[in-house]
Amino acid sequence: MTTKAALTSQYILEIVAPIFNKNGYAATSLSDVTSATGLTKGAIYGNFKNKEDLAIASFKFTVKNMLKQIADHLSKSDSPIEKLFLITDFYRNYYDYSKQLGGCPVLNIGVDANNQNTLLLQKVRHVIEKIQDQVATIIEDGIEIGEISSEINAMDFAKRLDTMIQGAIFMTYTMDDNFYIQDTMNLVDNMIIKELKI
Amino acid sequence: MTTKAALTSQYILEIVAPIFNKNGYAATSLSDVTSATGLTKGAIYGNFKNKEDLAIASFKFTVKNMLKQIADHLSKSDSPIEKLFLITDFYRNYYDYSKQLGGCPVLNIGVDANNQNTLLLQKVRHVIEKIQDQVATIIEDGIEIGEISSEINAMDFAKRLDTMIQGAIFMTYTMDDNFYIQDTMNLVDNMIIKELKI
DNA sequence: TATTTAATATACCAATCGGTATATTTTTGA
DNA sequence: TCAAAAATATACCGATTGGTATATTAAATA
Repeated sequence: MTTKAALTSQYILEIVAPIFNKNGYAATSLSDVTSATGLTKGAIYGNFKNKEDLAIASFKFTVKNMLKQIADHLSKSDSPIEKLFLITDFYRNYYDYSKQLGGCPVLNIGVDANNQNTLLLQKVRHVIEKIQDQVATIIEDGIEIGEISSEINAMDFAKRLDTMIQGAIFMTYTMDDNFYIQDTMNLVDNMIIKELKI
Repeated sequence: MTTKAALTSQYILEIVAPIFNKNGYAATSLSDVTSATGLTKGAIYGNFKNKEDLAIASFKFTVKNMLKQIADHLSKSDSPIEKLFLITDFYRNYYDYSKQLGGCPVLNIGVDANNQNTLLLQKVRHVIEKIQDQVATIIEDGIEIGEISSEINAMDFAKRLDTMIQGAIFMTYTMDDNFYIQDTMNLVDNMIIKELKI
């Protein structure tokens, strides 16, 4: 199944995904794509239906990378409460890490696609829901084994965590200042200790 | 000084500012501008140097509107601690209010301009710094008159507040769900009560 | 190795891009 | 009211846009 085209598609995404992530859909032209890859339109359109198809594949490619990175990091502990601390731990290095992706795909494409591209926006929403579900599940697991207070609404806390992280990412990128992520992760850790930990 | 051109400039900004805010710089074309205003390129370029100049003026126009709205709201009380609650109160209605602006200018242009337009990014950063300075000043005033605990670092708290608000705005817009702003403003109110109020 | 098939390159399309020079209209002030 | 000035409309520019049809090359298969 490793045909030439499959390898080319993979190569194109590796090169192009960060560009779409950084520039957004409208600000990325096909000439950007061809000059960055060194390929011609024939190769691009042989592997992707059109620009939108390439942009969606690029978003999926970047998100897949990011979610794998998170999953790998969370596998370092089996304890739900420790997994929550591993989330904040992951985001403490997120600024450096995400730069190679062209920024945070959820933030960038979320803002870019709003009122612009319905399909892309749907993908972003799906990723956000998926992440929140995973966090909520960790919290529920923690409640089940008695590590986390049963007082807490798991999904509400997951959304709160996600909101704060996205705010911190936006501020850190816009101001080019890591303070926001570091300070916010400290704040989240405190919330976990005070509101969740038994 | 109310020349014809000044009125036209004002009219153009009223129409165009929400479009730039919603679509971003690259995704807004001059034909978008002319068709929305009903004017021709002659009128546009007679009043603005180029597309970038128009985009920057549009951002300033939107931010001016927003900052005036906040200032008006904060004038409802002279008490620093009450002013802080008025901030969260303002953002509880922000989703509906900001829709007429084409969304949150700080979030939209902040993400859009990053790695794209240095001048616009500078303007966004300046607005963020200005807002944070204002909040920090309110907190410092509160400390001075003994309404707010002197334990707190005013600027750190201001940045924290700003980060949470921007995260909430991003989530509410991307998910089209007001929960995020409402829940975050409740959380901020609790933080004000627990950490600031004497 | 020869032939078929898959993949990529080339050349081209109409439409649109931001921007400008000039013509025309509208406003202003004497 | 009429000329000067300001403001707007028109017509055009080269460059670039996303996309496609076809030619060429590379890879797979027999």
